[in-house]
Amino acid sequence: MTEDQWVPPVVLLAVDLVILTLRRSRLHVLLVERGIEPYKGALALPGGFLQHAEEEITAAAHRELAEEADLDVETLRLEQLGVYGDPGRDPRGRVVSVAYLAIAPRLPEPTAGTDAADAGWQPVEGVLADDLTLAFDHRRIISDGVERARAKLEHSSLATAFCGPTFTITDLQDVYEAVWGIPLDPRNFYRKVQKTEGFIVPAGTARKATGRPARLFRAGPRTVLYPPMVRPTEPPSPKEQESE
Amino acid sequence: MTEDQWVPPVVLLAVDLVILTLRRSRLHVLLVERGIEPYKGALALPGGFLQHAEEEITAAAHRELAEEADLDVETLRLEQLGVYGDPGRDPRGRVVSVAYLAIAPRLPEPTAGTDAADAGWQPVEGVLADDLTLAFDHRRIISDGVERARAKLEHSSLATAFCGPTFTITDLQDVYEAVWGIPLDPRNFYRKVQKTEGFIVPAGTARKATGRPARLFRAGPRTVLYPPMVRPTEPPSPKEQESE
DNA sequence: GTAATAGTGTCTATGAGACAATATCCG
DNA sequence: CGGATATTGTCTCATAGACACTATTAC
Repeated sequence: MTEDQWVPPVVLLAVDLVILTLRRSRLHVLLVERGIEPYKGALALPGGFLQHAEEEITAAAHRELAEEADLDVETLRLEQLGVYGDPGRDPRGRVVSVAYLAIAPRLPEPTAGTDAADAGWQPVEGVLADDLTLAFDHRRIISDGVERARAKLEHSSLATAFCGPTFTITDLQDVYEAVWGIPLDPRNFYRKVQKTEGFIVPAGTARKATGRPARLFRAGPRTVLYPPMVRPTEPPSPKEQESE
Repeated sequence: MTEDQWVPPVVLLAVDLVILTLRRSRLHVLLVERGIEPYKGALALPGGFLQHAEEEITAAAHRELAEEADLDVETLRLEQLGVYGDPGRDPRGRVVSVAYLAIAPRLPEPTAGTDAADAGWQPVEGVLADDLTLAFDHRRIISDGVERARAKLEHSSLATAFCGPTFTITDLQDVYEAVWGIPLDPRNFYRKVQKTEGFIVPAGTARKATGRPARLFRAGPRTVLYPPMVRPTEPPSPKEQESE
């Protein structure tokens, strides 16, 4: 209560983006190589400082999204993940970062598998498992982002954001299987998604080189899923879990 | 990319606490009256600026919790709600606030209903509905906090945090009914919570002035609930909902 | 036809939701 | 015993999960 003369400390505010997509049925995250110290040369999430004192945090996130990812920014949903502001996470000083989660649609696969814009997409599994050096606390942020995406698939229509404007039910199932990391029964999956009113709506028919053509769908008006898509194999063992 | 000479702007970092509890089967939030400008005299969430440049954000939240609420801080869980940093939310300058959610156990009801420490507990329903002046964007923060609590009741054992160290099943049902704002069937509720392994464990028997004594329980080791406590009456109408 | 993928039908076990009766305390 | 609260039991309907077959295209 003796704060008459006291002045609060100031911090630098940054945004970081966890942009997830699906490639070859694997979950990938967009990473960039840092050009400046600290962590020069290491992989990092796209992001940066607030540009000026009046910039909205969400606006900064959208700006970074447009700058760093050459994607149709309009179609991307952006969701706040949380704040990461431990002192010492950035050697330059007290930097507090607001992390956002974005989902990018499935990109048309380049034939060879490697072009310029391609370099940034890294498989999540490898990024999290390897002793690969990531800048700052970005490994944890990615981990939190993936977990958030997993949870959101259950209760929201987020999965459709992984797909393009139209998609088949098999495409959608691919998303769930990739993000959750488990196989699903196609027959039960068909039943489930079709019964969930407003989740997906028909949008013509797809043609493929082989096999029976699949029906195409678009994302429906419903964004909150009820009943939810339940993720199986939740561990039945009473386990401890702390929240912060 | 021309950021060689450029320096990023700085912001003031604050924490705000949404502390919820149950009083007379109603959800209440802890509010304080602001003693200084801006919004002097208005109700506001407890909170304040980071104390020094090295203080962890979580530590600041815990510190404010201990300062503003005379509760057993050890037993309270704290969870990050999100960041609120719109320019203009604080006339003093660019203030970015990290909001936390805490759940306080049911307090022993003072006989008269009004004592000194009592002044801060305000019924959530009234706070959100009335044209009562709240400082800053705190109405939205409270709203987000309540919604988070509602959601967490389904998948976590958060409800036990509203109760004391021991509680009856009816007590627990009271929590769900108050937070969700809907009545639940006692028989189905009994079945459900007892079947969820590790949610609650027996802890003796309660004595009351009247009626059959109830069995007492403590919170079990399980913090993530599977299967979840499903909240009924989810609107079956395909409604639009935007996430940010 | 054959290959390949898309889509549908059925059975069962489990759990949610609606509903009524019994148990255990105090006085 | 009466009042008051706690607790248990049953029935039904919906659905998750397991499983096998039919449908439609290209060649």
